Amino acid sequence: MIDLVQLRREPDEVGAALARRGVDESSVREVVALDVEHRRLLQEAESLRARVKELSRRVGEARKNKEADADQLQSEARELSDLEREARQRCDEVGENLRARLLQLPNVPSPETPDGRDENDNVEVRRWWPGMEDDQPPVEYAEWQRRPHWDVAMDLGILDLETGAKLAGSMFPLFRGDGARLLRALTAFALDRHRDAYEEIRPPSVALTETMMSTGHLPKSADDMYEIPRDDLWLIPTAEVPLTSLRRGEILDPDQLPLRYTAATACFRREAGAAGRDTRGLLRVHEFDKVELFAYCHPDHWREAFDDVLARAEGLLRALRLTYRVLDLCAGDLGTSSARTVDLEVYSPGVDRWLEVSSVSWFRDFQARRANVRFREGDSTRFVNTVNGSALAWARIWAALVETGRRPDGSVEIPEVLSGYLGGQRVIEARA
RNA sequence: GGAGGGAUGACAGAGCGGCCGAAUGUUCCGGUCUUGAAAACCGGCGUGGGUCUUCCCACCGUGGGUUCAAAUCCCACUCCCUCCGCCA
Repeated sequence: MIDLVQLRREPDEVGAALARRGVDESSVREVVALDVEHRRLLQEAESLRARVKELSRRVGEARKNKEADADQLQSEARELSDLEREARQRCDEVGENLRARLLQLPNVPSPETPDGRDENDNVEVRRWWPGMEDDQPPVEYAEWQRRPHWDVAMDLGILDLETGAKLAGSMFPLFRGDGARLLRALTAFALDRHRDAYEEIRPPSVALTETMMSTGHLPKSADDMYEIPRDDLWLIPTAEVPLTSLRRGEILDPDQLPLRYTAATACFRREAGAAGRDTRGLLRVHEFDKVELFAYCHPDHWREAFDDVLARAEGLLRALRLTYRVLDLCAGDLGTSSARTVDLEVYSPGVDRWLEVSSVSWFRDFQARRANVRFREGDSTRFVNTVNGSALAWARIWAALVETGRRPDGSVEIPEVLSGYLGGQRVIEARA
């Protein structure tokens, strides 16, 4: 949720910033107008309320002293109370409308966020490949690495999409044997690398509507999520959801900031608008495992938190020896809650595509305001900032590893950093 | 799932429907005293909103209701505790 006070103070600036990401200026003006109206009604209702309270006190006194005009006073109070009730209802109505519209407004983009309408305007800021640190040219992938992961996986018996579809429908992958073990190794590997600074959390895989609101996933993206209406629950689309609500409603000690958490969870996405697009193999699935990094930080120190998450995500990709590029998302492609987002895309030679495997975002106080997470400053309080990023999303990493590691004989070489998590194993061979 | 008990400020813990935003204690922060500390004493100490005011309003788990007036009465829900049942 954006800051209503700021919007009130500089409506033109906020409107212009939101216009960069495609928000119609009229919807901003509407919120401003509702705010004015709401405050007018609030004053009206509150002054009536004050009079009711005052009169009620007098009724009490009159009754106690057995004054003759007590009945008279009480019926006056009753009339006033009715008026107050009506005034409050009018005020609440406008207030609810205001809140609903405010909730619909996306975050104000950072000035650093490049201009642009959609994903085609995202800016590539750098690229990395194994050997780059030794001044080697970009990797030339061999012909045997040009086999899509679903074929490689079928050869080796490590991915079973048909059975996944039988159990849960299409786009719910099922990994088996060394494929499943590889996934487990990736999660353990990442969590261990973050252990020095991030507390590991294993949150519930479902969240209440209120929890989904905090991150901004609701009310806007309801169609993209799995819902369990009977229990007012949603399957989490990312660990960002529970992590952002971890300290919901709390006032934090500023000396503790940044508070950093990491969590490995399954992530569920309906991918409603994406039917038929990029759906082969693991390119786009309804459920995947991901390790998330998250920080509550002081508004003046968000960049350190942001850079740390980004460095860690990149560090994992480098350790896994995968080619990747870094994209600065343009204003038009930003997620609702984000002020600035950097995506990491891994190059997967078998499908010859760049696959998004991480998204690192700074949310300013947009989520903290919704989740009501503050810290003490002087004798007042301020909202913290939130930062998060994937490190990393494993389904697509799995695909890239299987394609990149493929050898002429069809077996797949596993990066050295994972071997410790696979009992020293370095190669996935076809099962006998 | 069944039966009972509970939810009040950082914590503990009071609160006949009418000066209750809330006693009291502890913690914490100032001050006095002290060479210093402790103790003692004095003072302060929730959050948010409003034309941000020695003013007003809201908030005593959440949402409704009764009333001139609700922390206090009524209803529903949530969470916690105890017991029973079931269970990885």
